[in-house]
Amino acid sequence: MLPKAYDPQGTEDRIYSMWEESGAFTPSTESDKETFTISMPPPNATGQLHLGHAVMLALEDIFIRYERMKGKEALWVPGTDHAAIATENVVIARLQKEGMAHPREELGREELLKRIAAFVETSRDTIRSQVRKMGSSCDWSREAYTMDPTLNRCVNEVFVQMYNDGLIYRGNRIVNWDPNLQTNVSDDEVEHVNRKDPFYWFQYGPFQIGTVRPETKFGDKYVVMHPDDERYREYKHGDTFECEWINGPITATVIKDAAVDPAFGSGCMTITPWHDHTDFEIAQRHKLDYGQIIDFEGKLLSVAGEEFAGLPIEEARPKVLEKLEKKGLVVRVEDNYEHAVAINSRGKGKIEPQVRLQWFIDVNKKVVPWGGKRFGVLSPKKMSLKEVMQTVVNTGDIKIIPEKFNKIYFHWIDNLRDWCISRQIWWGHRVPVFYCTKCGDSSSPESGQYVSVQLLPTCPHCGEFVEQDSDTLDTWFSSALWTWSTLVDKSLTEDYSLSLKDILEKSPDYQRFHPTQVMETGYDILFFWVARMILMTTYATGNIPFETVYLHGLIRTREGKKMSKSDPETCIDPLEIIPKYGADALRLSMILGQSPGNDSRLYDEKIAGYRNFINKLWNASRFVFMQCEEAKVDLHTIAISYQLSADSSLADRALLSALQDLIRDVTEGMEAYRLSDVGERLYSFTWDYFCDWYLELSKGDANPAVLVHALRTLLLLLHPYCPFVTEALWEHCKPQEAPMLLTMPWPEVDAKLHDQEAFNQLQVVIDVISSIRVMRAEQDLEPAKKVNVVIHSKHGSLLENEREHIIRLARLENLTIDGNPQQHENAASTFLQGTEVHMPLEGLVDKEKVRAKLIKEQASLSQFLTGIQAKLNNKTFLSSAPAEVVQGEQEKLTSTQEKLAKIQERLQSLA
RNA sequence: GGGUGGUUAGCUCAGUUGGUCUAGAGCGUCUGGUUUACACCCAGAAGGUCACUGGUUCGACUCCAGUACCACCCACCA
Repeated sequence: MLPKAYDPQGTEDRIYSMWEESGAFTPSTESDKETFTISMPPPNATGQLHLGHAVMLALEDIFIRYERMKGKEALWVPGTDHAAIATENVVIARLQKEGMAHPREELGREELLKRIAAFVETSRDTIRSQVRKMGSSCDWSREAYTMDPTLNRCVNEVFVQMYNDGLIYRGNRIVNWDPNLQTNVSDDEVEHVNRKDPFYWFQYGPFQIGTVRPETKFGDKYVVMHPDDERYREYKHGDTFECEWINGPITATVIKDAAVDPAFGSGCMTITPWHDHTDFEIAQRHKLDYGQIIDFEGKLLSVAGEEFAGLPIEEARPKVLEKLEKKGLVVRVEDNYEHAVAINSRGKGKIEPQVRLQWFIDVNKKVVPWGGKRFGVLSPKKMSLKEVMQTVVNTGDIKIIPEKFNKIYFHWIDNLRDWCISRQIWWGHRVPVFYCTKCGDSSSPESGQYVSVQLLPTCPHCGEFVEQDSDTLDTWFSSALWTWSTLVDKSLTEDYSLSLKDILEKSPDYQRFHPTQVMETGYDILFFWVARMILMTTYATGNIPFETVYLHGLIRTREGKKMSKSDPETCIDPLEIIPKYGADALRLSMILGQSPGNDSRLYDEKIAGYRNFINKLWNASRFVFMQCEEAKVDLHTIAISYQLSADSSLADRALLSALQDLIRDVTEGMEAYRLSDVGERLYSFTWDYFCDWYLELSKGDANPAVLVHALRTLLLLLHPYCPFVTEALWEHCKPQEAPMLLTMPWPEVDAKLHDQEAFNQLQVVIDVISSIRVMRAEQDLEPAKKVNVVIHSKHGSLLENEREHIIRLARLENLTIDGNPQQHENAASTFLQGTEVHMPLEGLVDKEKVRAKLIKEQASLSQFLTGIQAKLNNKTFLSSAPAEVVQGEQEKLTSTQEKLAKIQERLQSLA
């Protein structure tokens, strides 16, 4: 016999190995079944499983398991990410801990990359096993990695193609430079944090200028103001003047530009184009000179003068201030000026804008012949990458769930600037561009510059050795190819005679499983990743990467804060939860009661609640097994399908009918991606209907065949949500020949078992019992006092042959019915004739209460009726509404009239 | 500054095109209970003018407008 409580720890690992070894996670490329594909957002190869992964894995596993059971060839491609900056930093930090002061310099590029790759290899098993702990039914035989050679080939192919299309260009632009990590980061990776700092006002010739960063002001020789600012009308654009500044007198020029807000402070400012985005743009507009003030480590350059050169900016600030103070140029200082400081979201280092030579993707150039979601449909009208991104969502080729993210997505695209794709770190896909110093010509920046998919050892022009660009690509560049690069045939990527198009056409997995159906991920990487996948995949393959984007919300602490490892008090670690409550309980607690795209909170009691549910299911199954044992029925020989027989009781027929409704609702809900609704429907059906009513009614009168059939159906329906416990129970009750639960076909509605009448009748019984319970709780019953009880059911009346049922239920409720059996018979017959029953029970129900309820119902119904009547008399409605709507209203009208008549009757009988 | 959401029981949240919802669930609280699975249980109770103000409608938690507060995202205000 099974133990009283379900033990996840002793079950889950065994079940997972069983699944994995069976090969059921690996779909066939051969079959002609419809496919369903999900690409798993790859966790960091060196990372640890956190709740963000857990919720992603749970949702995707539900999708995949459902579709697999629906008979589709379901492929879930797992993988890991090389996480460029994060991984390189971890390895460097480790080396430094081991005593190596400057790992980059000491090891050199080749050796450091080897060390990083080795580190990834040794630590990747951790995340792999943690993904398994969640029950993820992904195809490990197709596991991918963003630094695979295959992916590198794809990256290079796309880069070269974009370069040749003029979509990738190199330019001196202002970038978000992180002096700590010695690299630039994309706009999306910059966070803005509000901070309070002193704000200084300086005299700059005849003007007053304000700044929080006096240390950047050495090279400022332009003063800018709004062209319409009346205060400065006397100054003309291009006027020059002499003025005293930090390191002596300078010549300054007046510039008029609309970027200046006249309402802010004095309405004029000086600019530092090399270290500020706005200033850079102003300088570009007016073709102004600009120079670097701060070096890439964050120290002042020689332009600051001997006194300050080489000083880190934090140290320089007070000294610059002191000097200006002495010169009498400080007008005033405002304390606590609130402004935003740019921070690198990876590593949290401060961003110092710098001008650097970088690679960019042009999002506005119209060169993409996008013609729809299928490959090969080319449009004569060329679009820009931006426009393609907009088009695929606009036309519905890609659907975003929840819908509200459409707006956010479009808004982001509207403000999208060219994407800076080069990074100054070593770990990543190296920019496939090669430079020949001999052929290079300073007057033409592109001379001596070659793009190449393959490593280019010598210059194709002069035969000299060439040097590869030292930068690597933004990690999102390679991630953006994820849905299809993981399906490319590895052997083909070694053949350099093939084009990317050839490779795709010859890759069986790509042909069969792409585009993918669902991209499920957190809304926080909609821009980083989802949008970039759309951009790159439509361009590179002529195909959309996925049909539906399902965005989940963030999991927060009980207090609503973001989970962070630094706060172990409130941070929930899935790896601690799984042994304690089981992966199934964790999955349910993250999915039920949540809506997509909204953040949710997770805490211990919530998970415990779902653990209780899992245990409830376990015990309900035990009960079923015990009933079978008692009846000496071998449950493995019971057929999977059930057919009604003459001796099927009301309870049986009602349950079977409710089960059909359940199958229908769950299936419809799954198709519409309403995961929370479906989960809650299953939860309440299992607990509130199956356990609380059907199993209770079975006591003393069990029908093993129905019990087993219902239990099996529930296990099938629940399997995507809680795969471990359902599979474990399935082992105990499956038909002999049936396979594992995960490969069982999804249950279908059996119309023959649908019996609404039986369901309604049982509902009457349930109402009766409930009323009696309420009555007993409400009233202090004096055993000696016998009174008539009126019970009302809103569900109609019982059939004659269900008399037995009532009697049995009354016994179940321990109701001491008056000793006179005839009287009880009478009560039951009364019940049969109407919807009220007079039973000589030990209680009393207030007739007035019932009356009040009925009157209220009557009032609301008649109002409803007036409404419909008005609608049906409205000519505009009749002419504009579709025929089926009008008919629906008519049906409502008749049914409401019938209901009103019934209420009338009841009221009369009460009087 | 721009945008997007939220405001429903003590707490955490559902509520799919406006009407069979007399607004639900879980947790918590209270009362009673060891009845042929389950105390990780059973039966029941209390608890909500669905943020506020108007509007549309026969009818609004649901649609519209405005207000307040909260959250998040984006942004070059020195």
